[in-house]
Amino acid sequence: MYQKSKQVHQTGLFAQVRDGTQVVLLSLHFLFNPDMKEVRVRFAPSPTGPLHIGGVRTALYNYLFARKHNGKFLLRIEDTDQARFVPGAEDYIIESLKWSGIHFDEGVHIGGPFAPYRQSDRKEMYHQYALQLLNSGTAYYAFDTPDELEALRKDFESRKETFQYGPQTRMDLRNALTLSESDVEALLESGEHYVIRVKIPEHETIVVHDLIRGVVSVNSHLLDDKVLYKSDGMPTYHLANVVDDYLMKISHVIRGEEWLPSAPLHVLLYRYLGWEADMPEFAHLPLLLKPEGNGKLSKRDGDRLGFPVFPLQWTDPKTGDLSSGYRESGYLPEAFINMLALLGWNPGTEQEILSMDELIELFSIDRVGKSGSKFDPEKAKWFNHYYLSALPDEKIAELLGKILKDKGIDAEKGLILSVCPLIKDRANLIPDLWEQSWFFFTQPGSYDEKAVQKFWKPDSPALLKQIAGLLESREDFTVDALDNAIKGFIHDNGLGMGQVMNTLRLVLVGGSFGPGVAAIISVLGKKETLNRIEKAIRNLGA
RNA sequence: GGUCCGUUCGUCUAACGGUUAGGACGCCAGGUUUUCAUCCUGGUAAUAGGGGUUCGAUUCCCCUACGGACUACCA
Repeated sequence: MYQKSKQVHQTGLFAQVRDGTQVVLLSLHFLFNPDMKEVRVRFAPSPTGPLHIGGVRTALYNYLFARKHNGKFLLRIEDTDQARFVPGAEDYIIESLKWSGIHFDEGVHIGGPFAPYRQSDRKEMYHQYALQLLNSGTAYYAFDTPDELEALRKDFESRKETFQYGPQTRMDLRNALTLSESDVEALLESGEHYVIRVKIPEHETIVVHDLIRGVVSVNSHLLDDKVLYKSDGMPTYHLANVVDDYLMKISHVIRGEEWLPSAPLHVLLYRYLGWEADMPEFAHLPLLLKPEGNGKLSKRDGDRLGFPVFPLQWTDPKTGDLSSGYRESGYLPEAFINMLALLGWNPGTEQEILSMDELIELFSIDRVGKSGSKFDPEKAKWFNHYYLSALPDEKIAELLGKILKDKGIDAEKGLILSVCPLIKDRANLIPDLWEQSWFFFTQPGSYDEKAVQKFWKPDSPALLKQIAGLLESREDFTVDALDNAIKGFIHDNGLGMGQVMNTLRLVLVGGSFGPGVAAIISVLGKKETLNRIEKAIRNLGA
C-alpha cells in the first residue's frame, strides 16, 4: 500500500507518483497544505565525551533541513545518565558546532520558548508521564535488582538463550504484575528501589514510517519491557526523548541509524501517552564507517589511521589523552562541512563544491542514502586544498600571519601578502602554508645534501658571482623582469637552464623545492638575495 | 544467537525498467614547468551470487552470502 516518495512523506498523502504532472500537483499541495506543521528539529547529544564527525553530520543534516524549510533548530542536552557524564563535553559540543557554522535557534546555551533544554534540568517533568503510563496500565513497577537480572542473563546465556524482560518472562519476576497491590505499596513505601517498565503488548505489529527507509515493521513480541524510569529518579533516553520531542513540538526526528531498532518502542510510547497524532516523522541516517576494515567509525580510528575524528581537539579529563581535531589540524570549516555533507547525501547533480547556503538550498531528506559511508581522509584533504586555494590572499595572509606569530617571527604584512599567491595552491592544510614558505621569513640553516651534490659544481661560486653582479645593478625587481634577465643571462652565456636555476634555488631556499626562482628573488628583494648568495658561497665553498 | 537495516569502480556516489553504467577522490600515464607541488589531458576500475517477474533488469520480488546497527536501571 505504502508508496515511498517525498510527497507522500511530506504531506501525509497516499499517492503514487507516475509522471511529472502528478509531481507538480503534489508539490503544490505541499506548498499550500494548511495543516503543514512548522518544521522543528533538534540535535540531542549526550555529554559523554567529544562529539565525533558522525555526530556533526547528524547535526548538519538537521540544520540544513530546518533552514531549508524555514523551521527551527534546537540543541537539547540528554544527560540523564549521571554515571557517564563528562565535564566539558557540553561546551565542547557547542563550540564544535559553532566552529562548523551550524547554528541553533534555541538551545541549552541560548535559551528559548521551551527552556530548559537540558534534561537533568527537566527531571521533574518526566515523572508525571511515567505515572500517566502507570495509571493507564501500559507501564508497571518492577523491583528486580540489577544483580538478580544479571544472574538471570547469565543463566539464560549458559543455555544459549537470551533473557528478555518481556511478555514471556515478566510474570516470573518481581513486579507489580506478579505482586499483590498491598505488597507493591509496601515496597514503595519502604523505599525499596524500583524502576518503571513499559508493558509491551504481546502480539502486535508496530509500524514505523521512516523518511529514508520507508516502512519498517516489527512484531511487538520481539521487543522487551524497557526501563522508562530508573531507580535514581531519572528517565531513560526512551521516555525523556519522547516526552521532550512532544513538549518541544518537534516535527522531524533526524538521528543516527543506531536508533532504528528502538523506534518501534518510541512509536508505542507516543501511542500510550495519547500523542500519536502529533508524533514527529522519523529519519534514521546511515552510519559513518571506518576507512579501512569494518565497523562504525570510532574514537580510536583517528589516531590509529592518522586523521582526526573530532571537529576540535579534545583532552580527556580523566586520562589526559589528547585527540586531534579538524580545526587544529588545519582544516577550514567550510571544507570540513562540505566533505561531511557529501558523506551520505548528494545534490543529484555532479556539483561537489557546495557552500552552506547552497547545501541549504539543495538539501532534501530523500537524497540521503540508505547505506553506511566509509570515511575517506584523502578526500577530506582534497576538499581543504580546494577551499584553501580559493581563498583570497588577504585571508591566506591572516592564516599565515598567525602561524608566524606563533613561531615568534615578526614579518612585515607586505611580505606576508606577497608570499601568499605563491603558496596557496601548494597547501592542503593550513600548516602547509608554513612548510611552503618558511624560507621567505628565515634563511636556510643548511643545504639539502642531494641538491648540493647535484647542483653545486666547482664553477658555481663564479657563476653566482656573475648573477649577483647582474642583480646588483638592477632596479626592476618584478618577477617578469627578473625572469627575463636571468634567462637572457643564461642564453647569452650558453648555459643550461636547469643547472643555473637549480643552483640559484639551492642557495636561496636550501634545497630543491619552492615556487619559481624569479618569484622567490622578487619577494626576497635585492639585499636578502645577495646576502644568501654570498652566504652560500662562503658555506659551500669552491 | 535473535531482530532490524543495508549491498554500483579501492573510496564517496549518479543512473527511480531501455545509458558504450556517469562524476569525484585515489592510483597510473602524458603534457605544462628551472625544482617540488599545483594545473591540464587521458587511462585504470563497479552493478555480491543465484533464482524469478518482464520484450528488456543496477533498478521490482525471493533466496543465499557478506556488512552494519541493536539486543543495559547507556545514550
